[in-house]
Amino acid sequence: MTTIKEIARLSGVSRGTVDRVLNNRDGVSEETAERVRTIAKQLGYKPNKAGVALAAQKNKYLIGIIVFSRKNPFFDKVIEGFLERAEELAFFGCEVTVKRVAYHPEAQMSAIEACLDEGVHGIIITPYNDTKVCDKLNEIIDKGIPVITVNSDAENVRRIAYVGSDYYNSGAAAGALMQLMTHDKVNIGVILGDRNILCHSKREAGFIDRLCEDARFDIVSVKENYDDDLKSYDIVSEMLKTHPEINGLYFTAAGVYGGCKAIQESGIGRDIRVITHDDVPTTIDMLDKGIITATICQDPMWQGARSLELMFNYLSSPEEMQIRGYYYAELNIKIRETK
Amino acid sequence: MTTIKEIARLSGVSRGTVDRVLNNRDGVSEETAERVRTIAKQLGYKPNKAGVALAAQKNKYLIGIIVFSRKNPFFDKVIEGFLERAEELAFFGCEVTVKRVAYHPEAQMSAIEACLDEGVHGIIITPYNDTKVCDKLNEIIDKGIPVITVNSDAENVRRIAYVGSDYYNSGAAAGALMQLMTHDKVNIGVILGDRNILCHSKREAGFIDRLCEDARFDIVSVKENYDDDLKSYDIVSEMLKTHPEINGLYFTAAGVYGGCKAIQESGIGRDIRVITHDDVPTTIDMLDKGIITATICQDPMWQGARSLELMFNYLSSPEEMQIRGYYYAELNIKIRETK
DNA sequence: TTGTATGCGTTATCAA
DNA sequence: TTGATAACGCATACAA
Repeated sequence: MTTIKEIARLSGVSRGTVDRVLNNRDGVSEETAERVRTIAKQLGYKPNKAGVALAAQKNKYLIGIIVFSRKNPFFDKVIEGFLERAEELAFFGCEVTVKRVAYHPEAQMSAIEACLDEGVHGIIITPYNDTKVCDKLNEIIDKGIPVITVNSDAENVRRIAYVGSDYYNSGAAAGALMQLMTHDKVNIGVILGDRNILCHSKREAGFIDRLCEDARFDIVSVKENYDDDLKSYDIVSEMLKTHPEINGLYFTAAGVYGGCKAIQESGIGRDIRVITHDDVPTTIDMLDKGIITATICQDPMWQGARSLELMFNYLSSPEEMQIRGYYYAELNIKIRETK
Repeated sequence: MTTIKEIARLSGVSRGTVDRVLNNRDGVSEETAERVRTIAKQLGYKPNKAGVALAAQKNKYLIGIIVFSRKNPFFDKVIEGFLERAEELAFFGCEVTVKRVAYHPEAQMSAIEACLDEGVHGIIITPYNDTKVCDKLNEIIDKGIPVITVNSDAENVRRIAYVGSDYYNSGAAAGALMQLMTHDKVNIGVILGDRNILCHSKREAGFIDRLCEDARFDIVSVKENYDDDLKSYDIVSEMLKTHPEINGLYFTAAGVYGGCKAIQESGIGRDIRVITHDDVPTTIDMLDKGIITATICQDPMWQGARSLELMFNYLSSPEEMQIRGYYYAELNIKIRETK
């Protein structure tokens, strides 16, 4: 392993000078700089990470993370991903502060304020789609605090990147799965989360666009459950009663457990294919019980880990980072036997 | 962050003594040791990784990795996993030497020898199931060199762990998927890799056990392709000709591309569900073309990363490691829309 | 423009 | 049984 010391010795200058050259600081004559660069390249110099880490220990970057509350267990896994990567990055001077807040613009606003008070250098957020929140985000971005959206994006916010799933595609995948797992005539009921949530309506579009092309399918009912299990229970009960012909159900978002309870009760004796998203514990339970046929997952741990990594890299060396606007999670289909 | 220095100051001893206590070296009076331990626990001391790394830089552990040759692209991803984790562990003194060898006992034997010559401290291997290889492995294990099997296990080898997929389960999952994606009467053809490979026959068993319970299914033909694309092409062509009733195919292992070529030619006009394993580029291609219905993946990158991590932890602190015998990969179903 | 000195946290060596 | 000190590779403040 070549070290700075070694390069200094071979090029006949001091370690300080080598450091200046290698880190593009000024105050070095072009002549010596050139010599040092040549030698460094010859030896294939790579900075030693442990050395860098040790020298940079004084917590350079604090990153604020804002996701939804503990009531939504999906984010448990996202946070696991954050924390796993945070531990790794800790010795490069990365610290995180995690806020889980209610699904409300106000709650998000004050979480953002709290982050600013703590002096964060960047914010990773699952934004509520509300103009006030979006304006606030653009405001802090203008102040020089970069923002990354995770799991759900926000339109017109100048975030440096979005990390999460491609919702239209995941809806289309659900549609394709429904095609593969059914035959003959299929009457579909769709249970949305909330039409005002960008990502939910994209899934709906992907699913419906896919099945529209196929004469086997009829979408006979579409309802919103507002991600609420109780509401979901009522809606699905009602739906199954009003439409005895329904033999396929698609849940675009949360409220899966309540809906499945309804299927257990009102769907007795009917053979209904049920496709959902994500694998929170209650969904796994319903997969086990045979109520859910398949669920499409979006690697929540990866979303947390990747977004933190991106933010940290962006903060520590923005110039040598080419960042894309979108980082899409892999989709992962699970059935009872692969859960 | 509490440091050794801090603990030393508070307990009124030197850093050296604290180090001795915390690392269970002897030469410290029980009295002071106890005091230091108490204070360390109070402060919640955690060794600083960057510090440990820097001090331990002199490549303590060399780990040999032996997997199958470049002809089998599945292992490309496994190796990616190895290298990714290797880079992380590099600054804790982990070095790896990777050998990709032919699917032969002799090739494996000499790869093992080569590793020993290089002075490896542990070996991670996808073993060929052959008594000579197994004996050799037990021999080096007796010499004190731990072995971990990855992707495929070996019976009667005293390896510390197996990291890979649960083949019986993945076969059963393939069976379940076949059930979900078909209706009415289904006549199945099964294309095995090689019956002598433990994992292949386990998949076969899982698949068949699953479908035996279901009167809808008949297994009408089972053939071996010895993981060879040309042989696979011939077998599938023949199979489709002899059994015009076949409408479901299951490939337990490699040779998928050759088999799919045969389906493209001999299966014209027939609606055949095809289920395979893994997502090597040629398989993705056939998924795209609509020949393969679904493929069940086994997270090859994870297999590489996890096995290396296990081995390194075992080497660096065997006493404080409780190791399980089996580490199973998550299964991940892919269809064209989620590839 | 360049060189020197110091510190980051841990481990290891030598001295007491 | 303990303490003092050097070393690991890098960054940086300060001196020349």
